[in-house]
Amino acid sequence: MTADVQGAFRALSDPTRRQILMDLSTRDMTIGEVVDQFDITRGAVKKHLIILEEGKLISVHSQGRSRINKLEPLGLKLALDWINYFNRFWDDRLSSLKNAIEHEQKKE
Amino acid sequence: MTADVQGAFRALSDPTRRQILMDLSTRDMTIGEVVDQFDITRGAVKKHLIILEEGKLISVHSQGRSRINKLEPLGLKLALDWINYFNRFWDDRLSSLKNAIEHEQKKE
DNA sequence: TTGACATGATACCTTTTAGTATTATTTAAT
DNA sequence: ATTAAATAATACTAAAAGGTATCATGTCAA
Repeated sequence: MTADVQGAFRALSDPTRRQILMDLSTRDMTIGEVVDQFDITRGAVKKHLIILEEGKLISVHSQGRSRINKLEPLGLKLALDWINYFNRFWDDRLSSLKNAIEHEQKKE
Repeated sequence: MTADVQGAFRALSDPTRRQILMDLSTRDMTIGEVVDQFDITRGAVKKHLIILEEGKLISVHSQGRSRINKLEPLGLKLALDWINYFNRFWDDRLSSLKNAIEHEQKKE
């Protein structure tokens, strides 16, 4: 359970991969459609998608001759759980992470 | 604002750095004290601390001849904000990230 | 002011990573 | 059956990352 957190954080550490997740948040996409969003080769995108899949951030489903990449919540949940661990320490202090987040959300 | 998110995720991608954050959550520590928790050299630890500082995950304060490393919430907040962006897309679906987190918290 | 303690900085090595280029495989359509 | 479309897989390169070893700097105490 806590072992996979490395895969999630590793996948999240690259800006191209984070952008791919953003793109997939609007709609599911084939590899070709993801490639169109970037100036890198299909091979590079494919590697990113593999790392995202290993991090449980996306799932891939074959559909005819194309493969559909779809956002998955599990990887983000693992990362979120890890970060939220720190709330228990900050709840006692002035600079609470939870408070900071709530304050930020009010600004939207 | 959203530019620093890379520094935060980059810092979080290494397991040694995540463990350093865990250690610092219990108490502030000098570099020497952090080094004692690992089997790597002082130089390697120092590099990790620099990356953590660049990611706004810790702050460092001189105190005599030692330097105190202290957990900072800003970097984690940036990462958390980035992840929470996806809630707006999952709120409409069956597998809500927020619901998954709440369910996980009940299990504790 | 000399020595010990704590840290900073730099050069170097090895592995991993992000990327390209190229070749192979699978599938839809004519 | 053949061809084109979509993707998979492999070999290769350059840069970044994690680590060590070594030397330099600053500070407290005798």
